[in-house]
Amino acid sequence: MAGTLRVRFAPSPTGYLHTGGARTALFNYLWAKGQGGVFILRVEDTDEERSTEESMRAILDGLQWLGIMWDEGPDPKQFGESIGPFPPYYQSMRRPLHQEYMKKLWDAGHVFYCPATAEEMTGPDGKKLTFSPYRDITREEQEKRLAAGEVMPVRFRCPRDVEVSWEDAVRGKVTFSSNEVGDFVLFKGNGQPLYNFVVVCDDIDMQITNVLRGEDHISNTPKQILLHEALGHTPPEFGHVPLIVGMDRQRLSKRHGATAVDAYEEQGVLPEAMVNFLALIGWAPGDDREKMTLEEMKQAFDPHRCTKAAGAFNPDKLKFFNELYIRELSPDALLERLRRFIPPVWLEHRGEDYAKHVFTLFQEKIAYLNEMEANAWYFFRDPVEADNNEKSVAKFLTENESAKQVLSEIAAGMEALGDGEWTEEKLAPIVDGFVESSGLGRGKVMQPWRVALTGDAISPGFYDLVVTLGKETVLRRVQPWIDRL
RNA sequence: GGCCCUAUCGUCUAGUGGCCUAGGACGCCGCCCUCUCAAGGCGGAAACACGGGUUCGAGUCCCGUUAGGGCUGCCA
Repeated sequence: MAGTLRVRFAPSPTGYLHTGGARTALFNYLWAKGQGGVFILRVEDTDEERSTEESMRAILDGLQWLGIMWDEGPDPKQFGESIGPFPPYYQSMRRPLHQEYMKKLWDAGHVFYCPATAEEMTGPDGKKLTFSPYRDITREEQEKRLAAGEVMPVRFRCPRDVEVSWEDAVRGKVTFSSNEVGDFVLFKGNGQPLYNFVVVCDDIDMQITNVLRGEDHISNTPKQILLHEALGHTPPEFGHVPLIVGMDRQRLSKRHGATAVDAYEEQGVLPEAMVNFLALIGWAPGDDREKMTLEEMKQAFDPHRCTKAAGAFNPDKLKFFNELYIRELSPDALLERLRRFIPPVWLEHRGEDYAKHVFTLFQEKIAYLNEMEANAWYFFRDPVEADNNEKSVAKFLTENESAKQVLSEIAAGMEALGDGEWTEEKLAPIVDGFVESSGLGRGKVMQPWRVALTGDAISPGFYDLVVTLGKETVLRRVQPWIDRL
């Protein structure tokens, strides 16, 4: 393979970064980086009405969050600025180049101003004509109409009866008849260039060697190949990855839950989990590995190993990967990832080390970072009546014969513990002693305590709970129950 | 409708003519562990869409059927 691999991700900023786009970007990134190539980001904002700066921001942020950083493209720090040898990387700012290529096509006779009305482009069967009735209009006629101020789109004069085919990197040979392509529009009547034209200009100018994109672009490919050839250029190699669908095999939509990656970020999905999960829809390394770092994926990625059938977005599997990645975070890393998901006062309550320790207690219990707050709150404030789970309180405290004794006898034992003795080693004999003397099971003993301390019957291990909370807090929370029962 | 693409457990996938009695993962079910909830360990159910070929031999190649999807814009 001669030369450097140059690939691009070319989103149009008309919405957020959705999962399909993120995966396409990821595949391009993995491929380029694994081959020592260049990953380019180009903003396809040719449609001025639909493109927004806000959307572009969201896409840039999304890619950066995922760790998919581009070598050439928009400057993430300065909107409108570009980084790389072929600026600008905003399509709307590349009009001079597009005009230049337009002139080449015009001079070579590959395009024509088409005066056809909508009616004239419609056949007797009511369907759109593929070839314009004006495709053989003379140059003089076009210039005359232009001079008269007539508004006309520019069309590509598509050759008839030509077979257009390419060796698709993921699908193998794909063939179209040029008769299916037709005289497509390059410039709108108002002079605005259209996607299929600018993409070719820019790919040539940016020296793109390989195009890996969604399957929805397959039918654009013959148009682009024809254009490359008309411009005297060898087309890049193309590859089309299948779409991501919902579990019901329908196109991904709001019904399937979040489609935008920022929604997953807000839910507390780790970017490394998201990337790992996304990479496995439509691609597999070939061995049984599933959990992989970005680095491992770069080494293994090859578009020829991509699947040809659409893959379903399985939320359960994303959840699984997120649990996996959360579990392997160090206490410090866990705290950092959690910062935006917890009340800031938690870190001041007893300091960051305390909070850090508390979080590790829940590390194997949560699937998403945003679940921490609802789980760990009682380590940062005493439960009040409204926090209590009525059923748990009834079962283990108010309607439990032995509750008062369980709480008071053990509390008495705890009370006797001196400074530095608030450890599992010192506490366990007290609990064990009571379990033995009372003949009650450990569950019968620990559950009332758990409810008294947290308001519910679910918490980390008994000793983790008691030791972490500390003597003062534990006794403060239990005393009201001893008095009340 | 036309054109193009696709088809292995519920889902993501391995599989490129004999290594397949079809492997892994998620999910699901059962058991173990156990102070709750989880986690963890062990085990289990679960697929080559259908019909024709080609071949000594087909999940793997060819054709058809069926079923999905994409495109069919002076959107990208």
